[in-house]
Amino acid sequence: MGKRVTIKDIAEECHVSITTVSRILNNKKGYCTAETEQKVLDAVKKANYHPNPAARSLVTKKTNLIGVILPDIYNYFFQELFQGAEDFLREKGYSLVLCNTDGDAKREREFLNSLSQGVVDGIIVSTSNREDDNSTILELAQNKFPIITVERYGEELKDIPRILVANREAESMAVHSLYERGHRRIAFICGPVKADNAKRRLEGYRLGLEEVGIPYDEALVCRGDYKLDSGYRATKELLESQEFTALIAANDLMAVGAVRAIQDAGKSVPDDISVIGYDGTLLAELSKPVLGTVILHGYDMGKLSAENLFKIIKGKKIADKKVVFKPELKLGESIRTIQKEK
Amino acid sequence: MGKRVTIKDIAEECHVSITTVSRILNNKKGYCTAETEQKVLDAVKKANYHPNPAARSLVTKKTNLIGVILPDIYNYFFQELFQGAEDFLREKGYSLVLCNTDGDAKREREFLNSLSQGVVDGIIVSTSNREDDNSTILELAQNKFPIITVERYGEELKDIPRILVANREAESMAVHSLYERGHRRIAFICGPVKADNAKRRLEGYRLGLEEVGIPYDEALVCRGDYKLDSGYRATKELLESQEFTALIAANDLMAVGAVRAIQDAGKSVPDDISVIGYDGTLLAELSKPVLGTVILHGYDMGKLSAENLFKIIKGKKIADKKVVFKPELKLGESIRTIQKEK
DNA sequence: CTGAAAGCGCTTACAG
DNA sequence: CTGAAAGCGCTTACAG
Repeated sequence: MGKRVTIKDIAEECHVSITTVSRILNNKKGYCTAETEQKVLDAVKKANYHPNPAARSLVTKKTNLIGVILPDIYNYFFQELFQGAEDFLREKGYSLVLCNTDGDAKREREFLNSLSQGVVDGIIVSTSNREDDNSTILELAQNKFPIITVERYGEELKDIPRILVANREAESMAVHSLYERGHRRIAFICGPVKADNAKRRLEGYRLGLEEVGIPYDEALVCRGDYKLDSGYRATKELLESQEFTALIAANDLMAVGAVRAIQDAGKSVPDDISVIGYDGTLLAELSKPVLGTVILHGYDMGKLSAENLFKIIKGKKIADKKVVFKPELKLGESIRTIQKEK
Repeated sequence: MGKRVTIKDIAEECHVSITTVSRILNNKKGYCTAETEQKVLDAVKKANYHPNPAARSLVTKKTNLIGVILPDIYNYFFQELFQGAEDFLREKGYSLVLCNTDGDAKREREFLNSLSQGVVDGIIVSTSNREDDNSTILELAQNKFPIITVERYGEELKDIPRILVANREAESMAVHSLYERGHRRIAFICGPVKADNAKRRLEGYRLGLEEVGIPYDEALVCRGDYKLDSGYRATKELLESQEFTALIAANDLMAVGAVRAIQDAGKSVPDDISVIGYDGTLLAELSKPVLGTVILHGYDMGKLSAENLFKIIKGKKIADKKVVFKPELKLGESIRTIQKEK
């Protein structure tokens, strides 16, 4: 870059002190005449002057940067989350530092540590779907560093502002919905053991069964890993050994795999087997048949996490330390009514 | 946050000057005994001391932040681009500031202006698929601000480091491939008028036809907007008025729309009509039939743009100001051989 | 309404 | 091998 214009240059140009320029730039009202103000503003514009963020930051202890730590940028939910946060925070003058952990707890810890040491003013950190380690988050929060977690579990986080998804309710709702359409044999493909939300979705499935009075049958449950292939394989296995008219997968990707397996076995979705996914991704919408799924409202979650983080930074109280988003069941073309319940 | 530990605290703790601490932290060798070094390093670790980035930045004029300006975070190509850049730059100690323009030229200009004023050390800016305005980029580059463009066109950018995709070659390759499989009536769905790469892909289609000796027939070309629906509608129109055995869509999303339209018209892909997309997205891979597509190597492009940007920042020469990536045609299940060419 | 001066927490010539 | 001091470009009490 060429020689930078500094506040001193502007001050000299306008024959005022740098104090005055600084005040005008920071919208401190009532300190000077409108003339002076206009003169300075003109000079600033003419010189295309922008205050040096580092210098400003050194004094104010604010960077106007927010860190967003995610495990997977290829995942639609996290893209929505990011976008919701960005849309809110950009308005407030923040830029976002996006950090991709790839589900690696060590890398997550590094990001948390480095970002919190003066790089950003606050952090939004989401779940990893693998092994989470909440100790660093806890430490930061105890040091009053503004941080908010999204879809992250653990008793130790109870005092930390967080935003969650009602995973149990959602899957229970899916079971209810299938039950009402006459389904009694409902299979379930769950996510990886290590993922907290996978556990919760499975619990929701069991809860739903219990509520409608269907006994839980372990043989109808298969383990997956949130990837397409695992959904395919699990469904294939299920088809070989079990009878069922509906299947719930703990995410959309596995649901697509399930649909494939069903079709490859010469059966139809939804004529022979109804399928419901989870996440409400574009994938579900673009599937053929359009996949029934659970919509998570990632965008709104991102927006709210940004709003709450912003409040924390500004020293305001947030309404609820813990906000649980209720997902929405979206019926697609992949669900068939066998028989209306009377 | 609690009271921050500063370099002064460490210096006092170790009974050395802050100069010495600074030098050790910055790996300036040969300035002190191994003992002193160890003593300081221990204190740093014990206090969990991290130098204040703003203070450091104020002196060094470096922020260790890189801006990445993209039009659409939901687009797989840009996700790959980002990831490639992040993987390289994280290694070098940088964090990435991700800015989403949503294709808005005004917002892009704002990001370019604000980021370049001391927020980041360099910028990777990609195409918008809508209206691009290269003037700000040009200005920054002229002021020696490290910037690199990806898949962005315009004669005025000729002296600016950039990374491109051989769009023409790719589509011409697609035509060749279909031709070799016996196809003679090949339809094309192009992208939006304003997108430079859409124009190039169309040119590639025409070029390919010319090369294999098929006359260009305007009636076989329909305008889309890179969205699924436009692919669906365009294909529906084509099916109603034209005879063709193959169709190329300028991106995967429109290709999926095309497949839908073909199937909804009671025809089969690839038995009746072969389809080739563009972008090599997961969508193509997850489609049924698996979509033949053009793989863009977004990850490698992101990595190289990061590498080159890094070199520019370090004042090194980059090998080529302009690098053109050759896409790869990936045959899926959506392409049928009508008749082998002799 | 305005400004001189201190200070934010570092790095880096410069001197020894 | 080590340190005192200047200076990076701002903001903000403090004084007028």
